[in-house]
Amino acid sequence: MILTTWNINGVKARLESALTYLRQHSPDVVCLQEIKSVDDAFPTPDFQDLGYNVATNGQKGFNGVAILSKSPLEDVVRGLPGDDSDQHARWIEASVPLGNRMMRVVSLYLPNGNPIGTEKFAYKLAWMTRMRRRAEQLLEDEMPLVLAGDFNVIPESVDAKRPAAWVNDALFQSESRAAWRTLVNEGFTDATRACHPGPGVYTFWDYQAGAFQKDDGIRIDHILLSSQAADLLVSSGIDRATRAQEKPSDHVPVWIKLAA
DNA sequence: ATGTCGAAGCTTCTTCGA
Repeated sequence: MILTTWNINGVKARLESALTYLRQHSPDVVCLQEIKSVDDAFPTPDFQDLGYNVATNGQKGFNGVAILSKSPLEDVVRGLPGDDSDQHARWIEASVPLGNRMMRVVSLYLPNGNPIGTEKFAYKLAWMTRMRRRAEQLLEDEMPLVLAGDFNVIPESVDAKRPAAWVNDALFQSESRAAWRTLVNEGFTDATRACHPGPGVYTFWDYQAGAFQKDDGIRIDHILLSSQAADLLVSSGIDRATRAQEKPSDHVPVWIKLAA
C-alpha cells in the first residue's frame, strides 16, 4: 500500500493539480496539509469520484488537514489533544486497514514558529511537546503508526541546500531540532532518510527568488514510522516533478510503500 | 532585492500568514 503526504497550500487553488496527481499515482492513503478550507467547503465529492473516503479538520483561511483513503476511515480524531484553548486545525487521526489488521494514520501540520523569540515560537515548541505525548499514547496501542505531514523542522544541516540561510529561522533552531529528535527517539523511523541517505533530498522550495530553479530546497515534510510500520517499509520517494508544474504548491508529495 | 503565493474582506487593493 502507498501512503502519500502533501502540503497542497490551498485545496481550492490546487484542486486540479491534486486530482491529476491522484489519478496518476493512485495512492491508497493521502495526508493533506494546509487545505485552507472549512470542512463544508472542502471538495469532498471530487475526491469521492476518485474512490476516496474523506475526513477533514478544516479552518477558515489558514491551516487545515485531511486524510483521504480508498478504504473506510475509522475512529477519526480531530485536533491535537492536550490544550483545549488551541483552536488551530493542525492534526487529524484515523485508522485504516493494512493487510489483515489496522494502521493508525496522522496527518499533521506543525506550527511554523517564525519569528523566533515570539509567542509563535513558544507555541511551536509547546505543540511539539503535546505531539510527543500523543505519540506516546498511540504507541501504547502497538499497532502500526504513521505520523505524516509538514513538520516545519529541518532535522539536520544535510536537509538544506544552504543551512546557513536558516540559522535564524524557527525551522532550524536547536530547540526545534531537539524536539524532533526527542520524538524520533521514541522509536520512530524517518522513512525518507531510511531509504535516501545523503544530501539533495528536499520537499520544499520557496516561491521567492527562483529557489526551485536553484534547487535551494529544504526537507521539512516527513513520514515517521513506528517499529510495527517500519517493519513493513519497502520503499519511499519524493515527487519533485509536481514543483515544476503550473501553479505548484511550494511543497511536493512524499510517499512510502508498505508491504501489505 | 523578502525576485511569491493564497485567502479573506466594509474587496479591484490591503493585510495576514507562510
